[in-house]
Amino acid sequence: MATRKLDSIDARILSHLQRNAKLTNLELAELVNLSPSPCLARVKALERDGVISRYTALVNPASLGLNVNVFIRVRLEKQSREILASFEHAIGLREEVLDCYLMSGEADYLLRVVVPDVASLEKLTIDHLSRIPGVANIQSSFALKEVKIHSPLPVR
Amino acid sequence: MATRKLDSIDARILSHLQRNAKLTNLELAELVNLSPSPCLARVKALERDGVISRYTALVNPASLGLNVNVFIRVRLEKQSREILASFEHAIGLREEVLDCYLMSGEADYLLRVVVPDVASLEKLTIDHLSRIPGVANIQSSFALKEVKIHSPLPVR
DNA sequence: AATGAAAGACTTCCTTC
DNA sequence: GAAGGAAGTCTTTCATT
Repeated sequence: MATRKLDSIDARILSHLQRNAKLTNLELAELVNLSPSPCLARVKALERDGVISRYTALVNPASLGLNVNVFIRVRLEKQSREILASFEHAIGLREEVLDCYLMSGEADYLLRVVVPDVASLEKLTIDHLSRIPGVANIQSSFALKEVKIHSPLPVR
Repeated sequence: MATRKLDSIDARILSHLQRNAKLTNLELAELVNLSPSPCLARVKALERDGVISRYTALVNPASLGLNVNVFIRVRLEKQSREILASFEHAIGLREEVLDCYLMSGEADYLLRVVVPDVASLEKLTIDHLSRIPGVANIQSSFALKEVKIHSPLPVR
């Protein structure tokens, strides 16, 4: 990923679009003190260069009945390439797993999972996660409250 | 948060808009087999009812030089209302903290932090986090790899 | 690189079914 | 609720500076 040079106008564009991707190009141009066409050209360049990876609608999980937000730490028996690859593949298939990171330290994975209720979590853990080859240990922690969420990346 | 009744068309709308919020209303209408006006009316209703909370541009942290992604667990000495409130307020002021959850168990907080380098993480931990009143313990774990990230909520 | 103007496309509202 | 049509606005491109 080439680190593109971003000037202060690009930074302001990114800051605004993270907060509100529905800004029209006219509004955005005004916010960053540019006329519409150079503003659009910059946005397109940021998209083309992968600085902006995509645009998404943030959906409230509770409105879908997804009331349980859990972080799950998974430890593997060993970290062979095959075990890691098969674990990551299995995780890719599970829609409840919204985020998954390979972590330093005990070479764990950290998952963030959203499910309707605790029963669904149990089912996920017992029927699916624990059956993935090489999984040694699974620990769940519940998020009780979202203090801060989807905060925009600091763009300076 | 009133759990609005979502039919299968709403579900399809949400599914598409999570994947690509830049779909035009015309494209979206076609995808969900509706004509543009009822499609727009549904999207507006989903926004009004808070099912869609906002639209955001996802920005690649590496392109901003933000190469270190860390999860930080914070344990407090005690969980008095004042301590919790002041901690949450302090976290709200720190732009490097993208997400923060109050967790079950040892009544910890779990933070996700993005910074340019390890030095910045040390500075954040020592100069800021550890100085917040009531903070007893801070543990950092580095994300080595993003296996899955910003996956859309499963909408059924 | 930025500006300004023009063509085409999209959004949005209103009426009808 | 959904469809169709009309008006206004925005996007996008291009010639100009």
